[in-house]
Amino acid sequence: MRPVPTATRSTRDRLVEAAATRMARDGYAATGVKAILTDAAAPYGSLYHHFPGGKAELGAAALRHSGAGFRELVELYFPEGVDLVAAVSGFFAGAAAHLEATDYADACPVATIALETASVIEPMRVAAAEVFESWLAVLDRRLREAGVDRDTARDVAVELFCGIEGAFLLARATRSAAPLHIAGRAGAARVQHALGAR
Amino acid sequence: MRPVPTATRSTRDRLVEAAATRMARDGYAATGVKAILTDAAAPYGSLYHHFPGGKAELGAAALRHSGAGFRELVELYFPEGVDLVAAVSGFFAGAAAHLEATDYADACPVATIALETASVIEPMRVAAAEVFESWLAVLDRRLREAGVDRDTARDVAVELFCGIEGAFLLARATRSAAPLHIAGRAGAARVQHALGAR
DNA sequence: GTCTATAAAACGATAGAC
DNA sequence: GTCTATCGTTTTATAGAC
Repeated sequence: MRPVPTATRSTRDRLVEAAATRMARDGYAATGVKAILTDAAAPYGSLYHHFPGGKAELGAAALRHSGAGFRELVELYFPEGVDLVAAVSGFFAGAAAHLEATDYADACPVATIALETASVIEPMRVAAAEVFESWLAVLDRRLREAGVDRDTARDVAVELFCGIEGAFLLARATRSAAPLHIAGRAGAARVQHALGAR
Repeated sequence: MRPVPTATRSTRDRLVEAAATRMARDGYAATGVKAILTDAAAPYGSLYHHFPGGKAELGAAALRHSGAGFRELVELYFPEGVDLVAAVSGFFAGAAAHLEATDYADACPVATIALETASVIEPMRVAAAEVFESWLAVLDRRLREAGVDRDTARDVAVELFCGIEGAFLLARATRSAAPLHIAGRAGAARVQHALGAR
C-alpha cells in the first residue's frame, strides 16, 4: 500500500490549497487569482479548466477544504468518550496559544470569507453553512453521547460555536488572547452545567 | 438653536457615511473607491483632500462611524437602571428581527471589515479594537452598576459580545435567526446568574 | 489537461486647473 | 475646497496553440 506522493498532488488540489491559505489570511475579495496561481505553480488556463465558474467556484472549494480541516481539528480535541469539560478548556486554550504563536493572524479560516460572501455569492454562503453545521454536528454528537438531551445539546453546541468565533474576532482586533480564555471558561462551565442536569 | 440642515452635510461626512454603508455590506476589499464617490456625490479629488491616506484612512473613519452608531444602539437597549436580563433578551431579539427584515444582510457593521483588515491595515485594526471596547464598556458599566463585581462584569460583557458576534456569523451563513435566539437565551441566563451571585 | 498571450474592465492614486 | 482628466496597475476572464 503506497502512500500518495505529495509531489504528485493534482493541479486541482494545489489550486484549492493555495486558495484556501490565501483566502483564510487575506479574505476572499483581497485574494487575487494571480497570487493563487503563483502559489499553486499552475498556469492561468488551468484554473478555468478545473473551475469553469472561476474565482467564485474555486473560493467555494477552498472554503470547504478549510472547513474540513477545522472539523478534523475539532474531532481531534473531541474524540469519542472524551471528558467534555476538559476538552472544551483544552480547545479554547489551544486556539489561544495558536493565535498568539501566529501573531493573531490564524484564527477561524472560514469566518472572514463567510461574512464577505454571505449576501453576495450564494454558493459560498451555502458552503459556509454546511461547514459550520459539520462542526456543530461533532459537538452535538458528543454532548448527546454524554447524556445531554436533544434540544440542550444543540443549544450548547451553538453557544460553543458563538463563543469561539466571537472570541476570535475580539482577540484579533485587540491582539489579546484574553477573550479566548474568558469564552473558554464560560464554555466549560456551560457544558458542566448541561452534564450535571442529565 | 437651528438644527444642522441635512442637505448641508459636509463632503467629508457624506464620504464617511457612504463608505460605512458600502463596507458594512460588501466588506473593505470589495468596496471600490469609485462606488463610494458616486454614493457620496463627491468628485474624485475630494477624497484625497479630506483623507490623504486614501482608502485605508477613509475605511478607518467609516469603521469608527459605524462603531459609534452601534454603540448608540447598545446604549438605547441598555439605559441606566434597566432590567439587565430583559435588556439582553430584547437586544438579541431585536437583532434577530432586524436580520430577518434585511434578508440576513445587516448584522454587525464592523465584524467583516475588522476581520479583513486586522492583520493587514494596522490603523483599521486599532479602530476596530477601540470600537469593540466601547461596546464592552457600556455593558461592563451597567453590570457593575447592578452590583456585579469587577472581574465578573468584564467576563460577562465579553461573553455577551462573543454571543452576539458568533450568532451573527452563524445566522448569516445559515440564513436563520435561530442562533440569535439561542445566544440570547444563554446570555440572559448568564446575566441572571451573575446578578444572583451578587 | 497544460500553457501563453491578451483582452476588457476596474482598481487606487495623482496632477493640476479652477 | 472642488472638480476633471488621466496615469499606471491590477483585476478576472478568454482564446487558442500545444
